Amino acid sequence: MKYEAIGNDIVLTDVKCFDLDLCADCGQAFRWKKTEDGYQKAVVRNTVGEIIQKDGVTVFRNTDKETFETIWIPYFDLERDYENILAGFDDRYLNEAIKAYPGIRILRQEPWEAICSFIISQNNNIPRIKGIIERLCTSFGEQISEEDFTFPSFEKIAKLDENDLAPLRAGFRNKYILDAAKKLSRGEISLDTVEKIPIEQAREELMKIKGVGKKVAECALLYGFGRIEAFPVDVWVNRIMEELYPDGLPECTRGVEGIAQQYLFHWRRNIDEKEVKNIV
DNA sequence: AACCAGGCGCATA
DNA sequence: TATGCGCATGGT
Repeated sequence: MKYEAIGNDIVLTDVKCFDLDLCADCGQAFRWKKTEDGYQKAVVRNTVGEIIQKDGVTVFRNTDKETFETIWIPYFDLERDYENILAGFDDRYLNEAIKAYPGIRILRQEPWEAICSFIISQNNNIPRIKGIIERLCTSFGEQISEEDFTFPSFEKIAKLDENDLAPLRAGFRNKYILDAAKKLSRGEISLDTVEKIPIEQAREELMKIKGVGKKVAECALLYGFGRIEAFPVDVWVNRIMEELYPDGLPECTRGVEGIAQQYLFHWRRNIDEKEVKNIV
């Protein structure tokens, strides 16, 4: 990885295995939007990201080295050697998925945002998840520019009630969002603790929240806490497991199951049923 | 017009 | 431990 400041931009080169559009839109983060001039735009933490990628060069608009290093390197997991990890996947289906959608990386989002987003994701579809989260942010986030809002803090959400959340149209998930915000706000669950403890205990901690079961906990750990060994099984991954891995994941994914999962998930979501039959 | 969506809580056995 | 049902909402 090389990067340099040019004017108000940071220009990133020489990163292997990094497809911005795929990262932004493969179902792990829900706030990225493509602007008319081709930039991917989202608020991450308190920072507006406007990023464009062409011919292996990635330009982060209107930022500086410090922001790049503190926000964007961790967010896009840029220090991790994905090329090496993927090369270790000695498996036919994984190789198909990687060939079809190269350049997916696991985004390290804010823990609370990941927990809340994947509570919203349950029994829901991605376009609707995005809509609910957008309304959540514009309603209760901090406005940091004309059109940009942060993801609202759990402290802020903890002060609300179900009526306040009704306009989000999140349905039965509203009470789960409130329970999560309140438990975090009261300190019944500590994000710092969850970050440090072994993954089995971290799962249990997160599942104290109503509306957080195995799958949501796993997503929070993978996308919010950088636990790349977490392995969320949703309906799509479940199909994959039944169709392709009846005896479980191949050994080569050990320790990086979450990365394998993301490739398989996106691949399976984007192939039609006939194609599946051909592969099996 | 049923069926489904990056599931979970709860009741029942 | 395992299964089955209801749940809010909106898209296909």
